Amino acid sequence: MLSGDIPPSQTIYVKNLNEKIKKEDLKRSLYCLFSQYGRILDVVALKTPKLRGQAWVVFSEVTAASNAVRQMQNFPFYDKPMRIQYAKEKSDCIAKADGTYVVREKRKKQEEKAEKKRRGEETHVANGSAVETNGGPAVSFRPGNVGAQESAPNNILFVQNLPFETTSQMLQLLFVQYPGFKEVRMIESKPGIAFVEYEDEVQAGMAMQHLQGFKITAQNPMAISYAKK
DNA sequence: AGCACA
Repeated sequence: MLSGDIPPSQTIYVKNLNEKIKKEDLKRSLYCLFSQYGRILDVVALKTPKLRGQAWVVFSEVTAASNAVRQMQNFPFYDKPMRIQYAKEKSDCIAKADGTYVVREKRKKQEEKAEKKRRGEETHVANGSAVETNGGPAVSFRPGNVGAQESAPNNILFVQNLPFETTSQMLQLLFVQYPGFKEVRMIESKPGIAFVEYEDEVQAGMAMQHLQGFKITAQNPMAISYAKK
């Protein structure tokens, strides 16, 4: 038997998270950060004594989770390097989707084993049809959407349709991943928008392409354009 | 360090 090695799964287990971050902020930031690897079905974080500093991010594809595990390993997140593994157990939202979900009370440990060999008479309800997730792709392209004039390509991006709770730190986590990143600027009196500066317009364009339509929350696909100069 | 689904 080998120990410490967990088989690939759609869910990643992230630890060494900064425990000072509020749960909702943490979940949003994780969602932001990991959405680049694929569709995220759920983010679970609890702040109980035993579970704080940890989170689970559920992807729709194992390959997305694998990329996340490799590429974001030790990524400095709120000043602490993330430690990422595959989750040991299947996430509820997956189990619900594939029909193997069992209600919480039955979940001890070995009761599962006993249950396996039971008679094949399972009265599982088929009500909640399928995964009701964030509705639609985490990144959706909407060419020619929000009513704004197109500005000529330049090194500053104008980001709209952000949730009001968005912080510049959250945006930085996203935008810093593309080369040439310089800074995020937000204006306190104007929630929902931000400016993101790159060294040049090519780099700004790359970031825009990758993050166009990115959803910090399901209702907030980012609308990115070049800033007016 | 710590593997849950409030």
